[in-house]
Amino acid sequence: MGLTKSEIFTEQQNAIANIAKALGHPARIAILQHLFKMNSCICGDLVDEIGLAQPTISQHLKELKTLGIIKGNIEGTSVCYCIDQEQWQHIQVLLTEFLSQKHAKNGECC
Amino acid sequence: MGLTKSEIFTEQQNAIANIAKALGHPARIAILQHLFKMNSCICGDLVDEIGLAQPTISQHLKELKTLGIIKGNIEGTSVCYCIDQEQWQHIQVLLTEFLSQKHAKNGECC
DNA sequence: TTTATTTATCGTAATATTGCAATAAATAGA
DNA sequence: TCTATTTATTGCAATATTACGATAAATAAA
Repeated sequence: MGLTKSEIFTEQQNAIANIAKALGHPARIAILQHLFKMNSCICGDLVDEIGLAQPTISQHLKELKTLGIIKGNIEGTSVCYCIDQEQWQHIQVLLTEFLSQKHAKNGECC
Repeated sequence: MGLTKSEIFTEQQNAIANIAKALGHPARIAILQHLFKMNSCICGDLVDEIGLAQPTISQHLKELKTLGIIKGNIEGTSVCYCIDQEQWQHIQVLLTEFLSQKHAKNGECC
């Protein structure tokens, strides 16, 4: 198949999984890190920085944009990308909450 | 293609992406949540709890096990799964660090 | 208007993922 | 030993992802 059965999971589970999925490629990690480092940059910068072809970077940018993690502003012929702070905080809360969950019961693992 | 060019990224970028990828499916989120809730459980419990076929659950368990996030102990005919605390902490640190990164410079986005 | 620059989109090939039926493997219990 | 129980593996079909060349679209500059 290749089709995730999203309907049998909670919204929270799907939300966490979707965010994680978006972070599940090193190019997208590199893009986000570069955006944090530079505050903002254009697509061409990322092509030079990362070393993937321009259409490939564009595709990764689109994915991050669809998830709302980044936003792009048209500036002449180029597009200036940056982190969407509000959405990033939301993601941070959701994932950190998941990562910091504790065992409900005590006792050793089997 | 469909083949990620891991060699052009740093180990850290690949590590973060691999962990995120493993968390990038709601079934695996649900499995981890159930393990935190119950401390440990067998594969059959997860099949009942989640509602995917046994081979599918087994496959997701394998993925989590490969990443080291969970471990399984054979107990008779069944296998008892639980979170690998040490690895979980490692993951928590790596992802939390990434998520809490700040902009290097000040100033508004473009 | 013509040309250069920059990004997005389309099309395509290769590979990966998801899901499950069928079946194997391994052990417990009768 | 035979049977039941439980999990892993195999094989397969459907879909998704990754990557890039070619090209379109949009604007700036000459």
